[in-house]
Amino acid sequence: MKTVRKASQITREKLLKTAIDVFAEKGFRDATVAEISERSGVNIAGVNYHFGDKETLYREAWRYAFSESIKNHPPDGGVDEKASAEDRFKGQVRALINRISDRNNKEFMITLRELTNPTGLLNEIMQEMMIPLQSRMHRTIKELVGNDCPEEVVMYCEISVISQCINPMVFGIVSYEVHPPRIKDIKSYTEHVIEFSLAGINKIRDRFKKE
Amino acid sequence: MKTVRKASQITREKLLKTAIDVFAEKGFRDATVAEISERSGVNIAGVNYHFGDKETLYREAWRYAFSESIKNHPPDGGVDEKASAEDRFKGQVRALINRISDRNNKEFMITLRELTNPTGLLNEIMQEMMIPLQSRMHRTIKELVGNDCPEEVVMYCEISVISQCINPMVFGIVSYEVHPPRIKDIKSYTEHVIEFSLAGINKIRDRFKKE
Amino acid sequence: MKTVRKASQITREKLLKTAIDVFAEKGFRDATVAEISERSGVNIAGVNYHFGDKETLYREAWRYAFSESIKNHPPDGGVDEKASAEDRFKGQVRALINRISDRNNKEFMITLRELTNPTGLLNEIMQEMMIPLQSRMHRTIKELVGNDCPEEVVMYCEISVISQCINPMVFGIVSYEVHPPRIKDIKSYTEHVIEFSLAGINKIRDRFKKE
Amino acid sequence: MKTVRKASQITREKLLKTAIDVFAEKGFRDATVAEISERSGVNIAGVNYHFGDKETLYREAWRYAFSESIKNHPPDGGVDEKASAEDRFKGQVRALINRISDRNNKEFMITLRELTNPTGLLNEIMQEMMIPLQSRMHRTIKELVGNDCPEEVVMYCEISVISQCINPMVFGIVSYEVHPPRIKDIKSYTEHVIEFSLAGINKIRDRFKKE
DNA sequence: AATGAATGAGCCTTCATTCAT
DNA sequence: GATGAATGAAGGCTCATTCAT
Repeated sequence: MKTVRKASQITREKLLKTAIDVFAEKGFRDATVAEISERSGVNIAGVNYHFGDKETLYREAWRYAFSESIKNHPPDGGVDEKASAEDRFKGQVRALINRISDRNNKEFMITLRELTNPTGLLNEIMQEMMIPLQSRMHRTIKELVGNDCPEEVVMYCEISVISQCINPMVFGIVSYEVHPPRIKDIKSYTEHVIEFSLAGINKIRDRFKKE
Repeated sequence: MKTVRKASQITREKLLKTAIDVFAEKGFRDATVAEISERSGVNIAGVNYHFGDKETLYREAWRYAFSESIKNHPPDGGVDEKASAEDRFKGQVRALINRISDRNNKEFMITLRELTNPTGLLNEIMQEMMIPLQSRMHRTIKELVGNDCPEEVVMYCEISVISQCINPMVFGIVSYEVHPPRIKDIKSYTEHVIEFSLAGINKIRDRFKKE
Repeated sequence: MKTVRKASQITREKLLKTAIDVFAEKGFRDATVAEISERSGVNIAGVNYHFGDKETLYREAWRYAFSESIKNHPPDGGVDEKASAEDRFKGQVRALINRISDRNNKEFMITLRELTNPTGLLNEIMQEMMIPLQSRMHRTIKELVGNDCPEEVVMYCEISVISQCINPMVFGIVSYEVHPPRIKDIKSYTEHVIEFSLAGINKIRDRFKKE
Repeated sequence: MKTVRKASQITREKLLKTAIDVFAEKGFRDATVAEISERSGVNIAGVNYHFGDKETLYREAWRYAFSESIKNHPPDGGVDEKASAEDRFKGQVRALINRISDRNNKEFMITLRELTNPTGLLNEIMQEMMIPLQSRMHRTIKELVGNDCPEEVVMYCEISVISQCINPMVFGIVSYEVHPPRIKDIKSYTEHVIEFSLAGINKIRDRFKKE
């Protein structure tokens, strides 16, 4: 069953894995082909040989990192599809925070750098890969907030939740020195987000029920 | 009353303003002194003459942009210090979101780039300038959530609120193409954040009162 | 027996040899990488590729030039170690003057520039390479001047001799236009130095014997 | 009698004195107009205003330094013209070594740098100023060595003597780290040079008398 | 298939000089 | 007479890419 790996495949993978590390550490521009070549032990010409150019290597690296990241943290958080909306919500929040706060998850750092220092190179891939994740969360929140709630407000809730999941990592991982509020215990923060968000969601559901 | 501006002051300011734009558009590394020089109409050696080097120009540009940003959006949102905690909270949230979503606020874009692609050059200035903002919000939330709430949880609430204010702009401004959930009406989103957050805060205050 | 030279070796050597010429002609600061690159026919980035930077190229150039110089003029002047002190002295003086006055010896010009316009870059290498030469001369003079002569005076004699060997070249080679007294026949000057110095040395040896 | 000094004269002199220091410390190329301007407290445009360009400033600085140097150390060493040749010789050697080893004598450092890293800018002035010094020594040595000695050999002796006076300072002042033999007591070295040289001179005089 | 060597374009910086006042 | 401001030319270095084997 297992595919036979040619030497060239191995070299390619070495490059890819090193590229993920370097891009995560330094971003696209500050990462140099020379460093990726050195740290991977692959000749510098290998990058262009295997990937054509630095930009393609970047795209492939992100794609690879993203797959690994999702593989390690299934987005449903292990909660069955048939479980209650609230339980599924909890599962997804936990999965998202865990995935993002996982220090081995280089994908998030690259994504973050890309979002704030966009090269534009990942636009398409990111859209393609992230939409499924997002719509899953969207559906769940829609259930929680009720059908009377207008689509725009559902979206606002979605943003509120995702923001809480993501933002702390921006400051927590990347430059915790600057922004003091730092999370020490990721688990308790996760439960806080769930409690805080469910309260917010319920408040909004109630408003639209009354009306 | 208007201060007399020497020629050098004018050139300096031209450089500074152009630098803000270019750094905001491209980040420190991708911005080139040559482009700043060209777009400002100042000779390339002028950067060195007025600021010494690119790094100093970067720091000065951020400092300038930040001051302007705060000047245009006072952090209390125009709410009196003696107003109720809830009203002050609303004022601060509105001020923060307005400040950050202001398309003229290049400071936020530079800050964002700096947070995820740190050059380290702004660490000290940012810390110095941002701590006051943050502690103001912290104090207000502490009031709202009550004294029985442990410090760590206050911080979680603070993170929840700030995340909702900041994060959407990261996706909304910088790379709105990538991430679909986009805010069209910033005012209604602001009110949503206030409602959502106050619900969350109240829930938590109640939990600690009961206990 | 001849070693096979790779293409890279040839380029490296071209750079090195041109660098020696240019550094000798202009000194470290006034020499430009661009000129070395042009005159050697190697791309300007080649300097960085092969040597890392201008400073390293400078060090390597000096080391290379020094080796060549010593290879062409063995410091003992071809006199056997077991010969009389006087004969060894003569051999060393002849070797030193010949080596220094050799118009192909670019090393001396670089050394001279370095001594008076120190970059500090050669300190270690020069010390390492020159100490053996110097102690050989020191030992010989010590023999000639006798054991009763205090160490300090031996050193003075050493300085007297070396000065006569070196100094004329400073004026003779580098800027002979300025200082009229110019040596036309290096051989007869060499014999003069030997006669003059041996007379001085003998005088001093006699003084310490008498006492 | 005293000339009235205009403000411009004072500025000029400040520049000149600072220039001497800076050129002595760094040589023509490494010295920057900016540094001379800063250290002298004179506006950077003043250099070009008063001297036209850096090269002229360099020439003027050397000329000034040389005059001061000669003023402080009369070349005859205070020995009367009618004294014996030997005494006059001693006076001149002492004067030369004292002048050169005087740490305030910036002129020698500039001269040295110029000799080894020639800009060519001082050629004419140096020749003009130094010839008198040199012919004085030449005449004295000629007397000592006798009329039977051919002119070429007189010149060799002159070189031998001057070398001993000058060379130690090259190594002693500029980069004593590299070349170990260092003179601690300048007076005893001076007497050594006299003894050593007179012995050499006498030896040569005798040879030509015999013949 | 893979690599060591080489390259050209571009960047930041320095500095003597000049301009306008 | 003097100066603060500005400039253009040049230098060292970096780096993604390509060449030749």
